[in-house]
Amino acid sequence: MNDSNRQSLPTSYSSGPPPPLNHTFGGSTAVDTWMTTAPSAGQPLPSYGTLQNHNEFDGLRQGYHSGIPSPGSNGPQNFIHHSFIQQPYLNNKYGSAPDYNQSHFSSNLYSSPIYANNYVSKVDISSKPNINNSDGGTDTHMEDVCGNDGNTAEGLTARLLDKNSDNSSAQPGSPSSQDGSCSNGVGYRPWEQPGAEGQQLAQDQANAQSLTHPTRPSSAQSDKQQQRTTPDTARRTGRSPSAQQFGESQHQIERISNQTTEKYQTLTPVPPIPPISAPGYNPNIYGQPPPVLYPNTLGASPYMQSFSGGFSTPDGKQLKMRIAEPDSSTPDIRIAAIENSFQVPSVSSTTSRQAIGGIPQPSATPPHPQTAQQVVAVHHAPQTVNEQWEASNQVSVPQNISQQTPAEGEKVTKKKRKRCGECPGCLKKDNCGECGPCKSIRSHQICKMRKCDQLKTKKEKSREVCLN
DNA sequence: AAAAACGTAGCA
DNA sequence: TGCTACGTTTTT
Ligand SMILES: [Zn+2]
Ligand SMILES: [Zn+2]
Repeated sequence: MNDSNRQSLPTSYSSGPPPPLNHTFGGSTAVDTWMTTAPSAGQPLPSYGTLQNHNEFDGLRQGYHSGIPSPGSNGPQNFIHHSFIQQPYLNNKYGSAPDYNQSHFSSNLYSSPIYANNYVSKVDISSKPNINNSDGGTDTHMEDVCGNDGNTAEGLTARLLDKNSDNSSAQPGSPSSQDGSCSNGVGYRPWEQPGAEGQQLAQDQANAQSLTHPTRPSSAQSDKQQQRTTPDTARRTGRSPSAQQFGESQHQIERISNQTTEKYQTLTPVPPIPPISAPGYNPNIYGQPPPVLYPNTLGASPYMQSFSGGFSTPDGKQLKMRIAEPDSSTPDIRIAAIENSFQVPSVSSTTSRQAIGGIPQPSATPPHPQTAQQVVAVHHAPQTVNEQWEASNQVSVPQNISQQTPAEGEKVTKKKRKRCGECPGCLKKDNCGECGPCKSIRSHQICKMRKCDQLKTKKEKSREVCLN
């Protein structure tokens, strides 16, 4: 499993930051990667953890599930963290889930409805009841927030966020956190933590250096090719996997002066320098001050940098987490920011919004599932969503093309099938958090557990079945 | 064969 | 414009 985790890391990482420290204390369950990562406080690098976390961000997703425990329990601390944590997974629900719903939120806040709710509910319980709700935000989210299982947010962003949060949770105190993340949760705030301060200082210094030092070990360079081609090797070279990592961590600490610092710097949120404005970055997430982007950051892997605003992928792409801007200072503000930060919910392609609990939006397409397999009873429409959808697709896409040689037609792109909305997978609201897609952002895939059964089959087959 | 990574369709 | 997640390709 470990391997898998490793892999999950973006290859890019390989060169750059070490893979997540899987070493894991216990075994890192899926979640763990990061969790584990965060070594206990004792660990040398809290920050390190952080860094990775950030890095991981790209690579890993966590959270979902959420486990976040009770809202009430949370202290103030929670607010931030939870939000993170939860968010990601919160989405799971399609109903409200990004896929299905979306609506207002997106436009309003970055925060996804879900997230927002969560946040709100948790964070601010007192102050804001549910912003979203009023709007129509999905209620469901609220539920999710921490407490339930349900919470998962789907969004990558969410996931990403979660991870962070999780990491935090991972800390010393509570390793177990996958689910529990919530509980302890509180987000991982390296900076806040005791060690953090020192780190920051270090960072500052480091930053300075980093600026000077342009390079990092060869991490950044990795292109897609490299990444893929050199998964382990690169990583190893860059850093060793779990075991090594563990050791490394210590070593790193020792090293710290140079590289380590660099790393931290990148990771750490606190920026000495005024950052480049990251468009979206939100400080809130960490609850920290602003992560500003450092212009350079030494070797900061692309990811790292982007981190503040978005995550840049190795390729250079950016994943953006949207974080709102932040002010960073006041709590209230933070909160708000937080909310914003998670945006989320975009609609998923598939979606059937209807559903699930969601919020029925008028405009939304009706769900009708009808999959051959399950057969749910209710069919409103004559066709299933998919069918309709397909129909439309087909129309748009000439079959010919698809069949024809691709040479030119490469575009052929097929259209995406939509989720049935009724199968077990579609009905699940939570992300398992353990599967590859949950862990890896790069997967661009929905949690396996949530994957629509129909979509699991190849189109051709599925069609045949349907036709038959 | 399964998983990971990638490109991008589809949607607000 | 950004997000989710499908479909494909590549890697393991
Ligand atoms: Zn999963
Ligand atoms: Zn389904």
